[in-house]
Amino acid sequence: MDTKDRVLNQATLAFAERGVDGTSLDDLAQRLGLTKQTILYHFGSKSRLIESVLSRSAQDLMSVLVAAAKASEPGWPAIEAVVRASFELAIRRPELIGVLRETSRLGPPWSEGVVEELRPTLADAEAALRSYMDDGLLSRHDPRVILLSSYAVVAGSVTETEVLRALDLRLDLRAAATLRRTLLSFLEAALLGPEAKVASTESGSSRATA
Amino acid sequence: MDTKDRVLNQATLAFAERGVDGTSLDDLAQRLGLTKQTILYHFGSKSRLIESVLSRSAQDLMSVLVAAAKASEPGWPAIEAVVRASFELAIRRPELIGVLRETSRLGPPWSEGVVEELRPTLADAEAALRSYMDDGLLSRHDPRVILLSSYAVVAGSVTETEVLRALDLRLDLRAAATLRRTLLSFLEAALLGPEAKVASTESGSSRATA
DNA sequence: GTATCCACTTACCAAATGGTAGACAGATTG
DNA sequence: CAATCTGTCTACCATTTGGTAAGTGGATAC
Repeated sequence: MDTKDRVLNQATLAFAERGVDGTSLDDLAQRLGLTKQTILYHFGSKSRLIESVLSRSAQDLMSVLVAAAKASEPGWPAIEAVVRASFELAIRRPELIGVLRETSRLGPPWSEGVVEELRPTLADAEAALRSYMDDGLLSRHDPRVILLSSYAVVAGSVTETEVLRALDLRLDLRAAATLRRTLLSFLEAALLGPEAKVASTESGSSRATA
Repeated sequence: MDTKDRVLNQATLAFAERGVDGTSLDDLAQRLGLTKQTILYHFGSKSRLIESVLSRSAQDLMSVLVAAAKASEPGWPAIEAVVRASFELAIRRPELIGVLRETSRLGPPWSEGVVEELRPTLADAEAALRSYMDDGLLSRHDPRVILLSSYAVVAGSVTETEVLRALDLRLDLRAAATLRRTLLSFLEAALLGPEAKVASTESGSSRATA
């Protein structure tokens, strides 16, 4: 009952840290005080364990961001909330981002499920950004590129540890706050430029830009 | 003579694509039409092959960016040139960025050399940004955070393939151009804000954003 | 009481892994 | 020609890997 979850959690941490190929079932089992066969009993095979980890991680990741977005006003406040939640997550559960990075490296057969998990949420986010732009709350950019860039900054802060070290930085709370402030100031400068200045808090369909 | 380089190149591609742990010497050898023992003859062990790949990749990466920076006027033009060179590299030799990401995952014993390879160049870049800010060419931000964020966007464009797919994007020349334009517009908006407007100086091509 | 199921174990196994030892062909050198 | 050096190969080897088979002890069902 409990064991399956423990395996899942430990596997998530290990996959994020050392990668799927760098994590053997024996390693994992030893870390949990079990034998490899217990893991295979619960998951059937390493493949299915991997699938479970990827799927659950993607769900967790998306649910946090969706919650943050839904809890705030449309437009800039929502963006701010999502960015804030992202950095909080990057500090609190960096393995979720690590696993997503690992998914990229594994590529297609493995990433299928994760991609399908991310797609609707990202589509919603894209649509939301686009509507903010239509309403003149934000100035116009390709929303997908905004999303990708923002995610890249958050993910990079967690996963590009050697660049961080080469810069004599490490991702503690203070650095995260600086990064968050910088990312927000980038987004603010680019998205709340002169075009979007007249944005009222109205979320109707009024176009304020010329 | 030639073989050693061929191994190095192929290993760089393979390590970037499938990771160090996901690449066996037998795989690598087969791909090159050799036997594993030939690889071991040239590099002694897999560890030393990895070290060679990491070290050479870091050198290549840095040399391209340094060249771009040195070939342009200080201030904003240099930033623009480096960003342009980065995206060009991301398209032309994505494996260099992939390997750097892999270095992060491998962590300390392996990353030591790479970090020491990156550090001086990044320190120069940091100093340069800081001096531009001192001279009023750019508005003030933590230069290290600017560097990290910019690198993250470029690297993310290459390595976060599943997020790209979930967004129905792929990194072709057109997407790279859009990304580059967006990153530059972010940087421009944040760095060439009101504070830095007076930067006309000797560089001749400084732009005013209005 | 016995039959069944559940969570987990010990005992194996075939394949793949990084690595060693030694041979062989071709060029270079004396 | 003999000797050596270089680059490659074949033949092994010990360890690790994911996975199978066959239990074992305890709870639950009837």
